[in-house]
Amino acid sequence: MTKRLDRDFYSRDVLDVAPELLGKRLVRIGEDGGISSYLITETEAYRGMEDLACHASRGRTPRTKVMFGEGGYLYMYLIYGMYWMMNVVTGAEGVPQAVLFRGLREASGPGRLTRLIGLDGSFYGEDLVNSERIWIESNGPAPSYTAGPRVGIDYAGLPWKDMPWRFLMDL
DNA sequence: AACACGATTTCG
DNA sequence: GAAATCGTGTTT
Repeated sequence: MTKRLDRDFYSRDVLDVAPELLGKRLVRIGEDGGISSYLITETEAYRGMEDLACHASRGRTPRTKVMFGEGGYLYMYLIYGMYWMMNVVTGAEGVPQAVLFRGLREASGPGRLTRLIGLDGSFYGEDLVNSERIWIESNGPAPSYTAGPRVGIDYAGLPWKDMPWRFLMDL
């Protein structure tokens, strides 16, 4: 049986949510109404204002404001002028956290992932709990996983660049 | 108004 | 190893 993840799932700490998203199914309803679903295989956690790798650590701006709201909403942003990154907000309202989706079984890499399933800035603020075009479903038993340092954030410095907040589903 | 840069990917 | 490419935040 499968069921859509609810507000309570996303409202917990990002360090609980990010690894638990592994093995779950990302469901996408296309422009033509067709259903596609993808197995989530890699995620990363960005945790609050103190985490210097988290965009919200520089404060609340038009771009980061969704992260300060309640969990379950998408935080989309463009990187290097060409790739949209997909994140889902987690934690309680007022606590800026988000999970970056880095890989699906069908596409490895955050930029390739959004290109595959057709996501862009128009999905900023989309609610995965109520959206008609994208959501996540629980699916079978939780897979084992491996944690390691996050990618591309060395600029954040210690201890943040070494925190093992990247989660990869084991094969 | 101008500038610097990034949670990446691709090609050589 | 380096280019591509532009929204966002910061500085002038």
